[in-house]
This record gives sequence, C-alpha cells and structure tokens, in this order.
Amino acid sequence: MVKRKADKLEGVPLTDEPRRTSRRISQPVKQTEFESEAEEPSPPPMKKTTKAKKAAANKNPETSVAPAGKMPSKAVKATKKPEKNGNNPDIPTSTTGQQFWLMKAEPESRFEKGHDIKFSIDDLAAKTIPEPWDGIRAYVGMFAAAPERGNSHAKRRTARNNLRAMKNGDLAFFYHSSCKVPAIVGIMEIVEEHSPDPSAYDSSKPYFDPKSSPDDPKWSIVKVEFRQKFETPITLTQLKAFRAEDDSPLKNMDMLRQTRISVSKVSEGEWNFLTAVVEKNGEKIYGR
DNA sequence: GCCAACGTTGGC
DNA sequence: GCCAACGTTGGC
Repeated sequence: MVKRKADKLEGVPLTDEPRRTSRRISQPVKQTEFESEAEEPSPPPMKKTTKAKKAAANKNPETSVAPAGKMPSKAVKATKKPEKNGNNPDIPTSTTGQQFWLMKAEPESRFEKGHDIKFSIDDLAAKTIPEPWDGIRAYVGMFAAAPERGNSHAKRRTARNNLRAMKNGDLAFFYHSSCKVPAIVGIMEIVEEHSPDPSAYDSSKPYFDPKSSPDDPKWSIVKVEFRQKFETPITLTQLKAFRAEDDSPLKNMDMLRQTRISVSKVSEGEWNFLTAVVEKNGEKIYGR
C-alpha cells in the first residue's frame, strides 16, 4: 500500500513548534507505548484551498534540486544514534546515523471511498509546508493491527514500523507505484518524526480505522519535504536489471524483495549506488 | 484481468 | 502459538 493522499492535511498551520496550536476538542491524549515519544496528535485537518498556489509552485517540476532557501533543512543530521530498531537489523546504518528509505505513492488517479488518492512527486513539490505522509494502514502493519498477539510479530518489517524508525534528516526516495512506469522519481527528507495519524479517526475518510482513536492511536505519520525530482527516474525495470547483475548492491534491497511494503528501508550502499546512477545522468544529488 | 507474494484473520 | 484460508498489493 502506498501513501494515501485522500486526506488533505496540508492546511495544517506550519509552525516550528510542534503542532499544538488549535486542537478542536481538548481530548485527553493517552499515548500508547508505541507513541510514547510522539508529540500530540495533529490538529484536525483544515480544508485546503490552494490549488492555484500549487499550480504556480508546480510550474517548473523539472527543477532538479530544491530552491536554495529550502536546502538547509531544519533537521539535524549528524547527531543521531544508530537505529536499534529491529526493522532491518542486517542493514547497518551509516556512520552519521542518517538513514535512507523508500516511500511509495500512486501518481495516477485511483479512488478509495470516493477520494482520489493520487499523489505524485509533483504534488509533493508543490507543497509549501511539511507534508504528512498518512494513510499507512494494515496489510503492511500487522504490528499495529494486533499488538496483543505478542511480540512474535514485533520484528516484522512493516511500513508503519519503518515510519516510526525514521529520524529527522533521514532521506527517502519517492517511488511512483501502480502506474505506467513504476520508478524512483526523486528525494524527500523526513522533517518531522512520527506522530499519530489523525486520518484514521474520521469515518468519512478512506483510511478510517475504527480501532484507532485519539485516545489510542494505532497508526502513525511522519512529515516530509520535497528535495529533488530526478530528470531521469530510475525505473522498476532498471532496478530489477541492476539487481540481476553479479554482486549487485541491490541484491537484498527491501523493496525488491518485499514488493508489497509501502515504506521500506534503503541501505547506505543501496542509496549510494542508486544516487550514483542519477549522478551519471549529470544530475546533482540533494545532500551532496 | 491475472496471479504470485505475503499480510491478516481466526480456529484450534 | 501455529497455521490454513482469505484478502490485498502491485507488476505485468
């Protein structure tokens, strides 16, 4: 499953302090053990009216690297401790602690519960505030679906658990899935670590989950910002061809081994290999 | 539209 | 806690 964009949360006011501005109802927030590090739930979604703004910002989607003003992320890069999370213990994290990820979204229209979940790299590029990566749900989140079943499930690599392992400053490939040319199309940066996913609480939303509530959130979001769109995407076909080569750095790439996971880890070696492919096309890579 | 892979459920 | 059956994903 991929990022679900049916929820328009982008109207949420952007403040540097974690969202606690205008919660509609002062619900007591009981964090689950999984959410204990998370901040309070986001304020309720506010409807977005910035189609025009989006179009304007989108007029140059070929821009290969984010504007200079956006480049210095507020994220701190070098101070993270190594991830001890079990989501992929066989893949070492980099020496700086920075991690790499791959997140899928569907760039072509598809409707769920009457909402178009389409979300492309251009849609992300048009955002002016950090974008909540929401709608990560079951089928890739057994841990959340059945935490009471004990910890035999806890070590599974799930999209949600990967979301929760993300740190500010981590970079992620943006992957277009369920479309004509599935491909890695760009880079985004994690700018806000996980917090409860409010799109689970609203029964009119496609990602409503009756088991999740503000008192007991089951699902998480992170927030991301656009960093780069590749002029030449790396297609799934290429990924598979690379993997087939002898001693390929992509031999164990999560997203190729476990195609159904919507948020997967990318090792440092995989990241370096793939960004080098893009560099060979003459493109600069964000963060280099 | 097909179907392989694998997450999820529920019986035991 | 195991595991078979079911459901979904996602590429083709």
